[in-house]
Amino acid sequence: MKKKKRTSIKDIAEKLKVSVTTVSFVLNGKAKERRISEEVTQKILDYVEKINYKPNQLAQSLRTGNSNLLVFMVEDISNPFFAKLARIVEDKAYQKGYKVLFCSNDNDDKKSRELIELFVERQVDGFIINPSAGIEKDIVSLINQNIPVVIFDRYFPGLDVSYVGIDNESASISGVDHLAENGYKSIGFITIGTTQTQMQGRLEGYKKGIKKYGMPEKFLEIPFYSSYEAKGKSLIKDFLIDNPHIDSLLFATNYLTRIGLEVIKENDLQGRFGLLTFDDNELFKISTPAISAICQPMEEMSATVMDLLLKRINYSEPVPYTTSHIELDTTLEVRESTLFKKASF
Amino acid sequence: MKKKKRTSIKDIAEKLKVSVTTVSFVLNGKAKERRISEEVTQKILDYVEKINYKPNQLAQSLRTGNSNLLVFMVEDISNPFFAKLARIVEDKAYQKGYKVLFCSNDNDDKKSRELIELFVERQVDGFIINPSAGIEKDIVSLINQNIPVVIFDRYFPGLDVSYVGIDNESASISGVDHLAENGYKSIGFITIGTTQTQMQGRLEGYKKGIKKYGMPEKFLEIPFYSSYEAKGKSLIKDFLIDNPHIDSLLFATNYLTRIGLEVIKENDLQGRFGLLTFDDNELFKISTPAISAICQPMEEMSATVMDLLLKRINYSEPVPYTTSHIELDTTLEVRESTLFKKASF
DNA sequence: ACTTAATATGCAAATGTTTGAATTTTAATA
DNA sequence: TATTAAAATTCAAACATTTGCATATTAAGT
Repeated sequence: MKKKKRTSIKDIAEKLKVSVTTVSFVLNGKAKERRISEEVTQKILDYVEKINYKPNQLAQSLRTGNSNLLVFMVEDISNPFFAKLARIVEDKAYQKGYKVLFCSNDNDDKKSRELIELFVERQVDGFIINPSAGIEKDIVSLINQNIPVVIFDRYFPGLDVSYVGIDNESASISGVDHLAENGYKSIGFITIGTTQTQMQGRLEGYKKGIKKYGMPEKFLEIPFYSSYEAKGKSLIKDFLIDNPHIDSLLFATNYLTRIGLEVIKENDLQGRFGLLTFDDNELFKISTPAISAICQPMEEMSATVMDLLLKRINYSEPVPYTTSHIELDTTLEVRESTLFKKASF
Repeated sequence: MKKKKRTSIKDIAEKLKVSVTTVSFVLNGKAKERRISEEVTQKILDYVEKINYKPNQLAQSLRTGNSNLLVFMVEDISNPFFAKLARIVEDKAYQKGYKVLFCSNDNDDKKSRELIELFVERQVDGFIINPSAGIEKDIVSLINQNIPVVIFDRYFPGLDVSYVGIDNESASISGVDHLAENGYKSIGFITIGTTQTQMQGRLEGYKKGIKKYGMPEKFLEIPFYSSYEAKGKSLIKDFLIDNPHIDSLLFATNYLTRIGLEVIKENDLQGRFGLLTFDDNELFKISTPAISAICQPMEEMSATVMDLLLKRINYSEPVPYTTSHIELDTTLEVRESTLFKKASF
């Protein structure tokens, strides 16, 4: 079924008996510069207004090489952390005249690669990527093609590319500090088995924190992030059984917190553990007990990401990638789940 | 900063000393049909493979009129309900070779209109829209331009356009039934003040359900969905104070449930109400008490939406819009929050 | 009246494809 | 050795823009 033919700049030119060029100049605000007479300019503007003409962006992009499209690629757009970021990025981009294509890469290299390739073909103006572990080469390839890219949440050590994240190690340490200060004596850490920097940083921080207090180092690395929720739950359960002395848990990400809480609920362990999680969720505030969280600065993070990306898009000279490895501060949202121990002392 | 020039079909043609046309035919699998010799075909295929050439989608779209892009427009992409749907739609579209542009309209007519216009200019192949109240005309305009569109969650009475949603009235009624069956005697309903069909349906259902049991009709309509969270909370608080006999609450959407739970928690009212919510959230399962929910069939809903849209995109004859007003069944996820009354009897 | 310069506008190429129609090449037939 | 048909390939227009360069018009100065 055919779509109706849309009016083009050519139609306008014919109708007004001027050239396509003239119309184009007027439309692009170059009337003065290109000395189009006030009279003709007004005529064109009026007509365009009247028929509500909008230029075809595809043709524009083809000609100019810019699409005003940005890509925001994350692990899973339905993860509240990413959904929230997506929303903020969307708004910021919109203000600058950009639209955003969201996509989920499932933390899968192949899918990431396909998506990147596909969007490159579409001549998007820039990428914001939450990269899966094995796409370092693809990021490099983007850089070599001079396509602006910013990565966030995790980075590739030794690769000079704009990056925005948090200081995961310090964040973990401050989490351990907080638990220790509230009377917890044995802190378990539940994370995901991956070499990715953000998780390694959190684990390192945990280890350092623990050492400071001379506590036993007890952590669980769950092999796969995705899908195997049931597997994750049984691992957590075993971990808790095997380590009965543990009195508090630090979760490395909100997904783990969710399944951890399920385990606790299903096994009637409520109240037995101090609970602290990375990444906030609006519902943590109203859980019982309300869950304390190490919060990433969502607003600031998206602002910084957009800022770096737009710099890279707009500057005519290459911005050295080396200069932009940015780590933002986290905040600790203290709620009930880490306070009851002290309260009961 | 200039992007590197990408290789085009013309470069290939020159390199292999054949015409652009020939290359195009081979690339589009029309070699046989257009009688390109096996030899030439192979030569082209090999070379294309070797240099990893990918056609410029913009140019393709410009020529063919299709972009393989779909738009998924919702109120707020960071709302878990929409984020989840987005994810499923994304996957389904991806399987069919489409990419999805997500965007949030904030339930604002002006923003909706701007977005629609903008994407029309980009020649997207279809729209999936969660429409704000005042964009009926814009939907009609899409239909008139023969641009495929499917709306969901809410519809415009009297407007023949593909729609997928749930039977909101029945869903509310079954919610009331469930509460009544579990011993609750006075059910309050908290909703949003809007004329939109989904909310009206839920309210209607509540009223009918209540009447069936001869219970008092007590509902609260919160004026604005967006932003005014503080206002919403104080309204809910007042509502609870003014109606001390209420022993259970039915929330019309997950956003309201969230702020309702905040009110309950902040005012130490835990355990006083049976709680039932429209729209599930993974964390409701692990709340204390776990929150019962009226669940929309997310998978089925996105499947149906995609199905209707693709039909409309692919059929060469216009599909009558009249035939496709689809209402799916909800399910009741019974959890602790609606059971304790009975248990305590 | 004749050059000069400023002013106003348009030509045509370029972006990278697709595709109906035309052309060239090859092979078969008379 | 023409003639014809089939096979293989290419031409050129079309999609809707942008933009360097060229041209046409007018006014001013001598």
